[in-house]
Amino acid sequence: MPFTVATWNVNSVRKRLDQVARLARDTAIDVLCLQETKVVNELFPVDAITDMGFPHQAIAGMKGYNGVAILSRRPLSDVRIESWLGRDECRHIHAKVETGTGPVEVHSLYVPAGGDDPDPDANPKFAYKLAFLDALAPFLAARAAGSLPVVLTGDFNVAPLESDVWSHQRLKRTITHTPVERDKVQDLLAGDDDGSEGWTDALRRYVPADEKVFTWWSYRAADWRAADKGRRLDHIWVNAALAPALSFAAVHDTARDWPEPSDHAPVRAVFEIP
DNA sequence: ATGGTGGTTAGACCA
Repeated sequence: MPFTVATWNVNSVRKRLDQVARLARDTAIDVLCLQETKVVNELFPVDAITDMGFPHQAIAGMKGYNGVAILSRRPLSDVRIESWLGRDECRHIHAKVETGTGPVEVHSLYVPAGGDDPDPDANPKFAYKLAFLDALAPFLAARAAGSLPVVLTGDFNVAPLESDVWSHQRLKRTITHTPVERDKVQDLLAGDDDGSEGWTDALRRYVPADEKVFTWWSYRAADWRAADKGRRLDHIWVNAALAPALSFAAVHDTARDWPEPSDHAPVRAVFEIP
């Protein structure tokens, strides 16, 4: 049986309930990781999402901003919420999912956006984003090298490759595509610098590195598809223990055309667990 | 250099 994991920054789960249901109907998804749920746990739409086929839900929400969740058709165990740099901002939750032949650890991560000014000395939000990525590094390096299969998903708010943005030249001084954050994310992807194995960038296994592919298009563009000024901010990374099982990955960009869309499209990865 | 849109929530703040 294939095992399918998707990630989606929904920009308010309550505003996007119909779209989440539509995604669940249109595609086979076992585990759906959400970011920017923007709701406290007490008001999370547990029943509506149960009715969509995801009775198992791990949630970490706060009022107004941020918020992550893992929705699953199968039981979740060992749910943990991670707080980085001492801030309880509901940006990282992970849990184990039983696949039938063993557990897979699934992560839903929401990296700080970083504001507008790409000078970390002048812009504390960007300094925070860079420190957040640094804080993640040892945690992710341990997961990358571990024997437990891990799939790391989320809105990383970084487009690491030149082909991850509509114009590398125009965006290289724009936060999400500055050299310093691209380098940090590519270092995380590569794993520890002791020669151990890193992560597999699932989508880039199926889309060549010189081909543009995006997961986010600003609300501010009148005709998002015609302009196609997008960026690849949402990622699915797979550790070495799980990488052999990866069989497919794609951006579900039709979701960006649905009524009242999120500005992000879902990314989906399929595994053939032996 | 500026402004364009959307969500939360009641004036900004965040993206």
